[in-house]
Amino acid sequence: MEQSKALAALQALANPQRLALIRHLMAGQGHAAGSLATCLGISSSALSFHLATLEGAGLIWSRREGRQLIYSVDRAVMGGLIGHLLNDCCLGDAEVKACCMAKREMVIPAAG
Amino acid sequence: MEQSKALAALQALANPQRLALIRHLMAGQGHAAGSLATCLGISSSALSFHLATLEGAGLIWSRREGRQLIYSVDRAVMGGLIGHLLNDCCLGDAEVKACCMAKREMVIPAAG
DNA sequence: GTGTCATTTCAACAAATGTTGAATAGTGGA
DNA sequence: TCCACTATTCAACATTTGTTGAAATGACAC
Repeated sequence: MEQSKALAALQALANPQRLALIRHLMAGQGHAAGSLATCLGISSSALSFHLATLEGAGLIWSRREGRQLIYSVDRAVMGGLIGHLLNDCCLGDAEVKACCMAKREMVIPAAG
Repeated sequence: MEQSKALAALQALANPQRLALIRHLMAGQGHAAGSLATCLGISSSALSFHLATLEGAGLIWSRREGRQLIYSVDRAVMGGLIGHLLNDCCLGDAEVKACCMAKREMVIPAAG
């Protein structure tokens, strides 16, 4: 991923509402704008602003279904951004990779 | 990584100067503030502002060596952020993972 | 102590970002 | 055509972010 695209994607993600939007959109295959506004509890115009920001950064896209606009995450772009952070910004650093792959669950070894 | 810490880290990274700083700092085991200002071509006070932002987000830390302050990346935090994006924001999505792990170099198979 | 180097802090300002509510546009049903 | 529904756009405003240059701090050498 290009440097300037990665920067735009980071700026788009660096906001609590937009991060919440991405998380909502990652679950499922698309959500109507209206349902997202309800989920996040923000005004429709604020939602529109945030969706436009994410769409401008290439992180999401939309299709019309009747009266509704259905938004979805572009998973390739999300992956590209994370890959850019890992490989270009962190130069593929082994310690960074190890920390990012680390399991969150503690595995308790069986006794005996 | 906590949601609020990840957000602070994203906000810190969402700036061209600071992204460049991280890239410089990932190479090597620490850089003096002065050398970073020279590399990026920004004023010392602007540099201080960006370093403080990155430090506040936990992405870097500093130690004093004589008159100089030596800054280093906290690789565990960088890894934690990337892990958060991958696992919490993208819910561990397989397609995102695949795109972020994808090799950038095209491997040309040997003929014959 | 005095001077110098490396860096941060501060106040002022400019620019970008985000919110609000009203107005507008596109879609479909009666 | 008229109305209701869904969503975006716009202007105004408040807030946050980033830059600048001057002043202050902290560490060292003399």
